[in-house]
Amino acid sequence: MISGKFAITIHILTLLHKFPNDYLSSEFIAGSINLNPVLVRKEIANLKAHHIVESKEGKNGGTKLAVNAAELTLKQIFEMTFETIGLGFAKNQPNPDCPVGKNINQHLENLYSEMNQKVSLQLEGISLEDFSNQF
Amino acid sequence: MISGKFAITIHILTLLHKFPNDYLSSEFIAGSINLNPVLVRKEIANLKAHHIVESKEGKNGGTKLAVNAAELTLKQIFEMTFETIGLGFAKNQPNPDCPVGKNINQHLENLYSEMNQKVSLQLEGISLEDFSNQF
DNA sequence: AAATTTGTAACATATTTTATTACAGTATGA
DNA sequence: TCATACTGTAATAAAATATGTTACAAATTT
Repeated sequence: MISGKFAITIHILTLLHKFPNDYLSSEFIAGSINLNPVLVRKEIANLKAHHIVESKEGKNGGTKLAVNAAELTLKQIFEMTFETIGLGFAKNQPNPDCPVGKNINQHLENLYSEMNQKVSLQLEGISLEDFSNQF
Repeated sequence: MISGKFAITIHILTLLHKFPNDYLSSEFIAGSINLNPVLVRKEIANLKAHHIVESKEGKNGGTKLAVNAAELTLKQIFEMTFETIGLGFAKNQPNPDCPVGKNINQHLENLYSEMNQKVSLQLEGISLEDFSNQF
């Protein structure tokens, strides 16, 4: 659910990092992303579950970063958004009576797993602070 | 169109490599992938446009590999299936009046571009023959 | 000529993603 | 204490994308 999850999440976190002293409302954040506030709150719910942010309900409520941006890596964000690098699988179960069909998904998984390792290594080297400081 | 494009294409090519002397019908290939033959023909059309395979119409027609499997890399297949590694973008144009919204897509593109380089390097080192010989 | 296959278009269905509406619960502050 | 402005979440709707089906002309073989 939500395919631009990573992009949206990093956008949210960048905003929170830019306003470290404020509780930002989902409406404000949604205005920057140009996205429905409910979807912003859903992504924030995910961040909260990972203790990356904290929110305050009620008037003047909102959300605030709860971790050190220098210590939060893009890899962690990547993993929190349930993303996996890969080039996809065919939708249907391939034919188990065909030697190729029987094994293709396993071989693709192996390939994609290597890709993930490479990408993870890269993302591990970039912190939210690094990313945010580009702006 | 077709999201398992890469997986389907490499499945097709692996089959063609396994039967180098036959023209395989879209129906036969579809039976291994468990996919509609029309969709197989669509992917084959893409491969034909890149001169990777040749087909023969009419009775006993079908498709056959037209290149050396040792010289066709997964990177080429990746590119032919129009895939790009990345973690996606938010669907809507972000707010251009917000310093973060204004620039986030550019920064994401830069990040994804690096990811592509890393992944391409990996895929460049694997030929269709390598992949197929695992089976 | 009959049979079989590609190529392609048009349309239908399914799945996934995004958007909207609604409203209960919570904190703020006038 | 009451109006206001938020979060949290569910339910539903709409839009976008992916996959599947049907149909049939054109090509080739036997």
